[in-house]
Amino acid sequence: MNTKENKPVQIGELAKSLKITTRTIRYYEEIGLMGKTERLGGGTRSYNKDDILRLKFILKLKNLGISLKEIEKLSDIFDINSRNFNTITPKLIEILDSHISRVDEKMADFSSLRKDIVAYRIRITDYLANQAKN
Amino acid sequence: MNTKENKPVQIGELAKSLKITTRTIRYYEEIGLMGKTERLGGGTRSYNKDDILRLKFILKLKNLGISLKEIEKLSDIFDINSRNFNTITPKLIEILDSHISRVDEKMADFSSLRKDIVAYRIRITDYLANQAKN
DNA sequence: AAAAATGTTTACGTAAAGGTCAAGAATATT
DNA sequence: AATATTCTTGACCTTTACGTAAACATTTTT
Repeated sequence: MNTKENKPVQIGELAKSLKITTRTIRYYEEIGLMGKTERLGGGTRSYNKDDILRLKFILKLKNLGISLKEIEKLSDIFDINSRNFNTITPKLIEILDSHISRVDEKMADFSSLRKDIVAYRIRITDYLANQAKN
Repeated sequence: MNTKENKPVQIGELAKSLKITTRTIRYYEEIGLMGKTERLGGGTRSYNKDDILRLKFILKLKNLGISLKEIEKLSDIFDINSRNFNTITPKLIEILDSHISRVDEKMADFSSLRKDIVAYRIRITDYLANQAKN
């Protein structure tokens, strides 16, 4: 049973399912982030499974505050499937490694912020407790 | 010995020490993020320890991708030191709690991204290893 | 005292990431 | 066939977070 939904979709449906606007998707294509996708008879854009995966990946990164310009670099990862696999890969691993450590840094930053906030919260509640004792 | 550097500084020095521009500092004041600071004789801005702490906190949040508008809400935390401590505090704890969970969410997101990237990296190196065996 | 550095405000410029028409073509629905 | 949706490409508008320049005041250095 091939229940896997591998059917290509059009821009409107895709946008709705990802809760973004069609403008956003066209914009990503405009700046080269999405690459040219297939077009149907009248010129309508058609998105296949891979295109959708790519878009989802972009949104995931964007959600983490990574700029579209930076995503563009990272996003080349998805062009592996195209030719030049052997020549492209070393650079790719480099990019991946650098991004792994960047993510680690960000996580450390967040962790530190969390501590700050929690500590601050404790200070306040302590203060209030002492106030209560009068 | 009062070696604690509690001496107020001017905008240029402050900017340099935090590696931002004076424009940024003035802008934060412009949008109400920094609050009015003291002015010296000729109108020159003067920043004391508290001002600097506040600015550092702002930069910390900004570095994590939180928008200035959002920071503005959170930043009210620093107005505790002013009066109305008792009335302001419940709201404050609410804000803190909500931000703690937001930070937790972000950290989870990053953690998931990290997994994705690492997994991807492994897939590539494995592929290359198999290629090598020919 | 003159020059250089630092400060002030006001105001326009800019890049990023889309939003929002407009006008027309293609497809789907009734 | 007529209407309604959904698509297309432009083109201009908007917000955020400052950059940059102008014109002037103040402070510091020489």
